[in-house]
Amino acid sequence: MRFLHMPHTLILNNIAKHIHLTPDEQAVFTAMLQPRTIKRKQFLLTDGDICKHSAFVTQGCLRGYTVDKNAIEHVLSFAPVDWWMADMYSLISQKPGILNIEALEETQVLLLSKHNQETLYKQVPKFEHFFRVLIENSLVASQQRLIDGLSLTAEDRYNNFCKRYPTLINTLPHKQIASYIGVTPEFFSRMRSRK
Amino acid sequence: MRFLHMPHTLILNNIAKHIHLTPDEQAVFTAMLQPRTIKRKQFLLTDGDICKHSAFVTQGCLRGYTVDKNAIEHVLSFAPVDWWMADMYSLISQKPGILNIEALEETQVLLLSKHNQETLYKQVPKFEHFFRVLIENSLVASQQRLIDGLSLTAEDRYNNFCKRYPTLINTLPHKQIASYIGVTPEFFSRMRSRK
DNA sequence: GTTAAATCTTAACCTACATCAACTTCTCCA
DNA sequence: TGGAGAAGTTGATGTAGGTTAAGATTTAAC
Repeated sequence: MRFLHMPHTLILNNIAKHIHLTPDEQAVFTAMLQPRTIKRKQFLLTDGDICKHSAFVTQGCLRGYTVDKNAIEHVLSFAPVDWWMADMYSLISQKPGILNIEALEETQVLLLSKHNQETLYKQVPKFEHFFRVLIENSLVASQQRLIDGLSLTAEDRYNNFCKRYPTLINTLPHKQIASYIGVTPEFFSRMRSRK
Repeated sequence: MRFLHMPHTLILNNIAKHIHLTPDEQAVFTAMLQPRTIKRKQFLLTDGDICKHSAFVTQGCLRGYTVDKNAIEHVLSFAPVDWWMADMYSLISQKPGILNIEALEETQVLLLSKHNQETLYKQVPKFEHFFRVLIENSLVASQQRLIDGLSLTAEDRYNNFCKRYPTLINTLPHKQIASYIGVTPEFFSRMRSRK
């Protein structure tokens, strides 16, 4: 029997949105989680590392970004509380990744190792269902963002971002949102002043 | 007992890349598939439809695209032989979709209905594993394309496309590749002449 | 096999967004 | 709590890629 402290109730609720777990299954799962604190501007992973965990954010916020050949950063994703984050490419291939995952503020995560994740798939097949659904939703979001990038102006992408992530607008630095949307901080500032 | 004709060997090999099926499981699966031919310029799905099937291409080539408010088409994906295609957003939500899926040439597909796909997950859980891996790979490709869109010039994106899909370069009309890369056919033509 | 339609190319001009630079305002931690 | 560095702003100028239009070439359907 285990005492369920706060971080676990959050992740168990996250999972309960898609699958039902028995108390035993919950125990198996939570025993696999490894908590970790990442200070502001510290990294969970840097580019070139092999990604060995999926991270679930219980406090704070992460951002995943790449750096191009001109040393410009491009934000691939944010992970606020209740979101999952990983360098998917590296996690599934176990080759050196391309993402830098940095804490934007003091952040707490629960780490699930790739090994434990695979064990879970075998011992509790429902988890394979859960992660399939999770990844499907990510894919749909990623495809929508691709389409937006191809068909909308920067201003429309900004408006979409405001609608889709109203809470993030107030917590994220503007330059990070600019990078996510695909414009420079300068142009982002001009866009905002035009309203 | 069923006679395995050509189209089924292709899809069974596609699946065998990730999971092993017993002859019985193969039979259950192939019995669920519904073959269909789509003539050149005909549609498997149009925008506003609810997507009820995943399609596996056994001959020809599909393209999935959206149309923006200026009536300009944007290619989200191609599906040549041995690839899967669907409007993922609509398929998982069962709401009206945004994709038009058109045959670029006479195309044959095997359709797996959403209902059968879910039955399969229950009866043969390995299929949940298979589709999870398939979707994971799609997600990684989609994320890489997002990063490329944020960090590369049109010319670099074109070079990447040539490297990643060397066979498609010769079979697809230039205007479709231009659309996928995110440039106009005119600019695409200029890029090509600069070499 | 012909022909109409679709695709591709080239050129002149245009615009959304980038770059550079200088300044102002935040913010965080010593 | 003050000050140094980060973040945001504003203006002048540059450019990758878009638009329009017209002609050349390919393609496919009858």
